[in-house]
Amino acid sequence: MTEAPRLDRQVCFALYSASRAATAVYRPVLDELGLTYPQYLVMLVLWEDEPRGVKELGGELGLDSGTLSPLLKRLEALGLVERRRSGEDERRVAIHLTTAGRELSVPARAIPQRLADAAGLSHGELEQLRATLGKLTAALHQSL
Amino acid sequence: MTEAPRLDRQVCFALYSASRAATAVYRPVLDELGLTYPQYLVMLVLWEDEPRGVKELGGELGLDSGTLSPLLKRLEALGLVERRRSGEDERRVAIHLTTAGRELSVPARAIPQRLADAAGLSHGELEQLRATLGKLTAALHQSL
DNA sequence: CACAATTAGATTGTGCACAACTCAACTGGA
DNA sequence: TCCAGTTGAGTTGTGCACAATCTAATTGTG
Repeated sequence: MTEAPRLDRQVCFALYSASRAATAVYRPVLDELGLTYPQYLVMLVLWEDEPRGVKELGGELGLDSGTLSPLLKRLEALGLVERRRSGEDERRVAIHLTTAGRELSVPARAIPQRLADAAGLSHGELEQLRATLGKLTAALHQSL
Repeated sequence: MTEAPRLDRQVCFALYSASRAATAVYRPVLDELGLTYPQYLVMLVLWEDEPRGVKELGGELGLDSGTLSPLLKRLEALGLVERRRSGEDERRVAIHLTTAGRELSVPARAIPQRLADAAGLSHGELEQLRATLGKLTAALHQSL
């Protein structure tokens, strides 16, 4: 007879725990920038290229407008982004960085190293982990 | 000059994405049991050993009473657990499985295989991943 | 014993996730 | 051209996470 599944054997729980632990490490660092972790992710996308539509941001992050709309309003209230209705397509809202939003990328550059320092894994192990997680995420999305 | 960090280089984003993808795969399966993913985790702990106090559950899962108290109320409303004030220590609330809660472990046994099937990784790769994630989580908690 | 400190759990408030829905703007045939 | 269908964004409702605070029960120490 099969046993009830055990928590400590579950890859999914390992993922869930590691993800929460990582955001917990980032939290005090991001607090200094006044950002939450998902807000930081949105800013990362915008620092790469802007303006971006809500849909486009959602594509990069795997989030829908139900999550992004209120989040972007909060970023706008912080003075980091501006939301402008597109002229060509009145449905689209283009998210632009403000000067303050652009400048925030400077202190943000030090952040990734903080996780690396706290991780207790070698650079190679981190690369390996990132690759495996990428494969896993792609396969999981495939199966949906 | 340092570049702004790129989203696709971030281990933390890989973790965040993989974790959400994993719960997305579980969601339709758990829907059949009437459970959310965190509720399933709590049931996993209780199937191993019960009754357990709220603090004890929180220790296993890394969650506090602010998360668990309402979650356990919902499990109680579903008829899967009972919350009983301990006689010896009136502060403690012991979480007991009901018969229905115990019986739910039977259909739940098939669940972990679903993730394994969807993962597109070999058994060995999954084991390796789980081990690395365990190391990572421990190190991250250490650094707090 | 008295009482300050600690502990278990619950509550409140904020911010994600995500499903389900609404609405306005656009698109593509018949 | 008309209008059914699609699309982009926003809203509503539920359920986590997590910080901060609260209360009541227990414990340790003088």
